[in-house]
Amino acid sequence: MLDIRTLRDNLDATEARLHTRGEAVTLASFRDLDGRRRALLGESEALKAERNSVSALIGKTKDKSEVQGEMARMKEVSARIKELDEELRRVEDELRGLLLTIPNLPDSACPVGGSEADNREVRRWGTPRDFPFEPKAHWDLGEALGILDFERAAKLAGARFSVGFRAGARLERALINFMLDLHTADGRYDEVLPPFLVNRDTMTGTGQLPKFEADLFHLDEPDYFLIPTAEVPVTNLYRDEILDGALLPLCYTAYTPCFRKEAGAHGRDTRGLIRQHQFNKVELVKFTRPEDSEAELEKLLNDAERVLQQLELPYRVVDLCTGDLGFSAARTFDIEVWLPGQQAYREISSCSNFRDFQARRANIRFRREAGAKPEFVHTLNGSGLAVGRTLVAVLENHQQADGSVLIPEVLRPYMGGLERIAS
RNA sequence: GGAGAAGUGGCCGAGUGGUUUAAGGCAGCGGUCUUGAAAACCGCCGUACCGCAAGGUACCGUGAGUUCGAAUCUCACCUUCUCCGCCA
Repeated sequence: MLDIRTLRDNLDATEARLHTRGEAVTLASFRDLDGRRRALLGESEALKAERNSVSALIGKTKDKSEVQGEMARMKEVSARIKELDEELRRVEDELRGLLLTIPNLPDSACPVGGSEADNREVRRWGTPRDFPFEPKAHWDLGEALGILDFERAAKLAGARFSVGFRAGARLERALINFMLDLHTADGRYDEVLPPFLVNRDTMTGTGQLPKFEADLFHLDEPDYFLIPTAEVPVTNLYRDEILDGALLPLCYTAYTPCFRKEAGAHGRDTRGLIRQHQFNKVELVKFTRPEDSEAELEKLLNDAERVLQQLELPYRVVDLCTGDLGFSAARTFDIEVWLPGQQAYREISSCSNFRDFQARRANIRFRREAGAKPEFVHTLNGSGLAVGRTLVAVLENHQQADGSVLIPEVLRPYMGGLERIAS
């Protein structure tokens, strides 16, 4: 959510900036709603002030027959207040509804552009292997090794699900544990295990609702949503709280499964593990002081990169342009891993600074020192990493001519010492 | 799922219709005193919104209702605790 005062004072500039996201954002009704709200509020509060003072007077008067006139008049005033407050409620609901659908302001450092093509490549790490044979896609490797089964997953649930068997199941678990251990080493991140189902307020706090309900799996009774990322429960951990500024930055890492309908993704990545309705992810989440969030984003990005480096997987880092930015993000760096099966770099992590956008929605504040006014924190998060896609990258990058897969050194302790997956 | 109890400020806790602008205490901040500290004493000590300001309004789990007036009365819901049932 954007700051209502900033919006009021810089409406045109804000609208122009939001247009660089490529979607039509109209703030025309804002000025009208904001004006009506303040007019109604002023009238209602003046009447309440009168009612309060007259009621106090009635209270002090022993003989109520002396104040029959006032009591009758206050009955009218109360009725009027009720009307005004009902109208005010309608206007405020509409105003809040509008504010909740306005995306975050892109950071001034973002490349301006309308699509993926305008993203700026920041750096590359590692060199894609030169295969002396035709590298296979992970679905072929996985099925041949008997460690991935998409057909039986379709029987159990449907398209965009998978079953891991033996070394496939264990590799997924190994990756999760390896990532969590890496991030929690030296106490850099604290591990959290949050609920995988959350309520509507939580989904609204991070920005998934109200606009993107169609992308979420939902339970009717009770009214719960399956989380699409650990960002949702972990960021909302401190919703409606005022944090001690001395504790910032707070850094968390969380493993969760993630559930996404992938609405609008028909026909894209239909084979394999790349785009699933359910996948595992280890997430990094930070709560920082406003002045620290830019530097903390760099560190978070480096922490995510370190996972790929240790797994010996080539990747590149991309600075997302204004048109490719997610709804809540002000700045995002994607990490794209090289997939020999596709001969392409594919997203494996997305690291974002949301500045105070989520903090304002979720009302997450901090106090610099005792007695200081509460300020909104900045929130950040990034995948560290998407586990399913990491498994894909390990299989495809470390495959051998005979169809076996060499397990990266750092994962072997997590695989019971196994060095190679072979059929 | 059934029965019962309870939700008040950072924390504890008083308050069953009108000087409650929420008593009192603890914690915190500032000061007096002191070489310094402690103790004692004095003062300050919630959040948000509206307003140029003075000031005003709202908030006692949430939402409705009764009343001139609600922390207080009524109804519904939520959460927590205790017991029973079920269960990994």
